[in-house]
Amino acid sequence: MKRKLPALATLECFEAVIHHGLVTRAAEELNLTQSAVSRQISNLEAYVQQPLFVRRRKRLMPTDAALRYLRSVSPLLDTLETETLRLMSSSTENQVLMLGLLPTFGSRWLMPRLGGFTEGHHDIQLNILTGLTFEDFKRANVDVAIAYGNGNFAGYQSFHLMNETIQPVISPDHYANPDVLSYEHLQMSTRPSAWPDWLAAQKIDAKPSKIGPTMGHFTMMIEAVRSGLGVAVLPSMYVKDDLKAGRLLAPFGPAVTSRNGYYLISPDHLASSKKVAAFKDWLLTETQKKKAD
Amino acid sequence: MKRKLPALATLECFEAVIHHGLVTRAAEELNLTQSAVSRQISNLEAYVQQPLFVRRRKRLMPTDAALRYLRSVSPLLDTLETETLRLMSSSTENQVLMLGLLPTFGSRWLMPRLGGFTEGHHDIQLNILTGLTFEDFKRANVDVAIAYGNGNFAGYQSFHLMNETIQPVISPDHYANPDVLSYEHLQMSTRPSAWPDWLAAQKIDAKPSKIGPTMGHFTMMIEAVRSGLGVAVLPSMYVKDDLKAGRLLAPFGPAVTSRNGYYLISPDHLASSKKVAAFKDWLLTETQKKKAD
DNA sequence: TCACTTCATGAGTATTAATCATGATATTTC
DNA sequence: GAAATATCATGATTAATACTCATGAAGTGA
Repeated sequence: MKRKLPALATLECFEAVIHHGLVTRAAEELNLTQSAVSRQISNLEAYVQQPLFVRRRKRLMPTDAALRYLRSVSPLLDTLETETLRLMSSSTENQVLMLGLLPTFGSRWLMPRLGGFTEGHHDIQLNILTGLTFEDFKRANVDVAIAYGNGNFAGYQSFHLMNETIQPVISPDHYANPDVLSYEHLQMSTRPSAWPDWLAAQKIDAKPSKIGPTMGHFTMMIEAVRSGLGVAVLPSMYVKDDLKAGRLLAPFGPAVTSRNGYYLISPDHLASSKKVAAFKDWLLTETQKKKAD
Repeated sequence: MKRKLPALATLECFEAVIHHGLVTRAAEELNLTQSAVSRQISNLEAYVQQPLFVRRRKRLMPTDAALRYLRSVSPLLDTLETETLRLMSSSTENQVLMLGLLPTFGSRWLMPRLGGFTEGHHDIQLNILTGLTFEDFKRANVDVAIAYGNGNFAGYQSFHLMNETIQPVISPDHYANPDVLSYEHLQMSTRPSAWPDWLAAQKIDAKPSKIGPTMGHFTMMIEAVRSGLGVAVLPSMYVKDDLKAGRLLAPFGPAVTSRNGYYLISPDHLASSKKVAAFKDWLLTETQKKKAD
């Protein structure tokens, strides 16, 4: 039976725009022009007969309905890709490497570098699955993943890639008081210990005037901070550009190294396979380069 | 992140060809030409780099890998449509009716008639989900469904549409012995009581010489029978054309009315909504027409 | 104020989807 | 067995969708 469905390219543009909060950034990720992505967003809005974004100051803020839709659709696309690549892996012609990635780390750190791997390994077909937790990656049976944690991943071999430093940031338009406790403390669900860790490192043991809402998307949190909702402790890697550009300030104290970091993980029984070893070797080389930067 | 995915139109062609076993039939269902569907199959095979069908006597027999892929992908497409129509239904412009259908009943009975409903109700947008069981429809939260059963669907109002008659059929090329027990009895997983019911109605209480494999797709079963794998007890509605054309024989005895039938069902709390009532009224009228045929 | 960034959109280009026509093969009818 | 019909694959062409380039309006930052 013929279904009523938007094009997959349309859905991927939708997903990327929500993820980046900017059409231009989404276009970069997808290797399309800003114009193509803008049109796809318009196409989807026309198709579903409602606006999916509030246009505000040259940015697109997703509606609640749009976020709900994305939450249900995104895993479907992941699974569809998984199954397609599984089908392909049964053909014996290519090796498929199932790779799990954290969305923001994948977008901002790995994707710009991944061309280096694919160019050197035409025999390895990558299937990239996004997940937020170790549990996500286990459930998806990935061959290898970049996970965030403390290095202990039961049943998996892990290789340390890099630490994460975190720091509280605020919007320049809303910064008035140097006392970090005077602001609302916005929470990241993927970094539950961010605020306690940073405050402990500064030897601050008082409580904030207010605990703010919890969010799971870094980009959304960055937008919330810039809008003046409060202060968030975020990974330096993800706010570096905004700090440099002055869109955010980090006036409360230095970045500290978080208790967790990024690890390459692979199930014990797969860790010595050729494809996993190839990816591991390449990635460890890349992170050494990063350290030398 | 950009994924590796075949086009949705491609997947729908793939699904329809497996379902019908014939490119020409699939094309009719999708309102495309045979040529377009044939190309999409070739496109998909090229994309996944392996044949998905064995070409045999102008027919396409799906490989095991193809069947596995379809089983995982088809519900994803259903859910994607559901979520898309849910998004659309939140726009207050159209009413969306979530309709659950059995695949073969939907294809062969309802789709040819459904234009009558849509033409008379431009304000109601149909979202059609396929399922095999009442549990499937419950899980998908349909507004209304056509289900097969005995009329008892807990928490749902049901309206009897039609009975089902069943009869054993065989390929003319393989018919030699009038004793139905001398053949391998092929089983339908959606009709577990078909053989016992038919044999009981003929007052036959002996066992067959062999129980054959179980299948879930009527079209596939029909093909298996025609290939000489054995005898299957199938709904008369689904073998009527093959019998008329002589592609199948029903030499063992008359069709009997099965203990189950087709019902229109709707959750108690939705059964009096305007859209459900509109569909129910139309469908009951259609089945009265059918009885008058 | 000027330079740069961002999104939306007109016009044009590129790619994919689909149709028509045809041929080869298989099936059905007489 | 011959003729008619059905079926799938494919060349050539057409249609539809996706995408790019260019541009303008509005927003941001120095």
